[in-house]
Amino acid sequence: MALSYSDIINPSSKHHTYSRKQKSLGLLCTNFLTLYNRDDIDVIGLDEAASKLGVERRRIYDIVNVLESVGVLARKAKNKYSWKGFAAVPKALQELKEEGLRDNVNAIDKQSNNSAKVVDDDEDEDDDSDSNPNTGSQNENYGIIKSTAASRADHRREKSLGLLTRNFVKLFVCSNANLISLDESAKLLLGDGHNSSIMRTKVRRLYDIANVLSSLKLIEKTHAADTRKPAFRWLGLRGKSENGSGDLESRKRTFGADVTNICFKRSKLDSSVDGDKSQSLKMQKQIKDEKIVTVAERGNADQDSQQNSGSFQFGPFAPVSMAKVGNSEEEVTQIYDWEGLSSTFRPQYHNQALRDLFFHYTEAWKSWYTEVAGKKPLHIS
DNA sequence: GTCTCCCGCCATCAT
DNA sequence: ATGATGGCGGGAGAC
Repeated sequence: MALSYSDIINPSSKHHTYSRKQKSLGLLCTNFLTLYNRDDIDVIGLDEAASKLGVERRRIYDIVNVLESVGVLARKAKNKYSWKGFAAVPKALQELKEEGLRDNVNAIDKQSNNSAKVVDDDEDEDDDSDSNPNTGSQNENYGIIKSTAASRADHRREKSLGLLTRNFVKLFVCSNANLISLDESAKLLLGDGHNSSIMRTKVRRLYDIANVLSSLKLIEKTHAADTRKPAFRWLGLRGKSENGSGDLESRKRTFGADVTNICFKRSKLDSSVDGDKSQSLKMQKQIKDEKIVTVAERGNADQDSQQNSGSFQFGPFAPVSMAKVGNSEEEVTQIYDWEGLSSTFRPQYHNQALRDLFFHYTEAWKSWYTEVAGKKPLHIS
């Protein structure tokens, strides 16, 4: 049910009715990136972005928080973000990885020094009288940020989309997990002692995050091979176009691929955007015309940090200043590097459940690797 | 039906 | 006080 290009060019022909695809966060993010992924961009004003993209501010906050978490943007002042671009992503991912692994080690140390009170900082967050009792068990010790909840501000921050994004990304970069189901990521990020309402809310947030990260080609949305459960596959710096055509998700609701955000509201009249439609259509055409070229570097921490190497690409929005490089052979070569990395960076879970889960992920990865790369699985465990 | 996730209310923070 | 930020969950479109 993907819209054709002619639909985009002439949206009025078919879209008199509301279509939520046209309003998706992923698409909005795509447009945002199209608008700002340029060398001459330095500072981005949120109001300006909102009006140019024809959306309300609130949506810009959603995007900006996720983009900031992966280094594409940095908050500069009220209403202002500086554009760091995709070149900053490898460093941001590397930092997340280091942070995650460091926290992992700290958690283990802490536990070994405190044998009588195992991971009792799980309760830290619960001592706020109005806190949510279900967030307390989250994060365990595999490197996900866990603040001390010293203040209400911290408490609020703990729930932020930005932090959730960082933690979500850490799930991938701190392990070699390549495919994580929605269920599992929700449980990992929120803890298992949840009630369904809290879980539902957080899953909504995961969708939000996933849509933006998909737009960045850092992940792709897919399904677990066995269960068909929704799942996220980490593309990371690899994020190459599969089959070279970029249509890997065409059969499903896609993220940031085909239409403009600027159109119909679900339940209220859209008052602001007529003047922006042509601009948005131009952006769409530009998106279509871009080549999607990315290079595999997944799992290679050293290469991750080499942001100036010029050897990576991000989805359809390669930094203007960067040469496009990449071929499948290079990808295969780099994929082999996983093996060494798996031993170097494998998280040391002291929690049996997490160990089991990690084992599950590595198995899933092996399975995927075997299928996609046509190779024998690496002996990761 | 369930799955997705847009939307905007409104609490909280910053100025 | 006012504007900026963003958590949150209702509810509707997509499947």
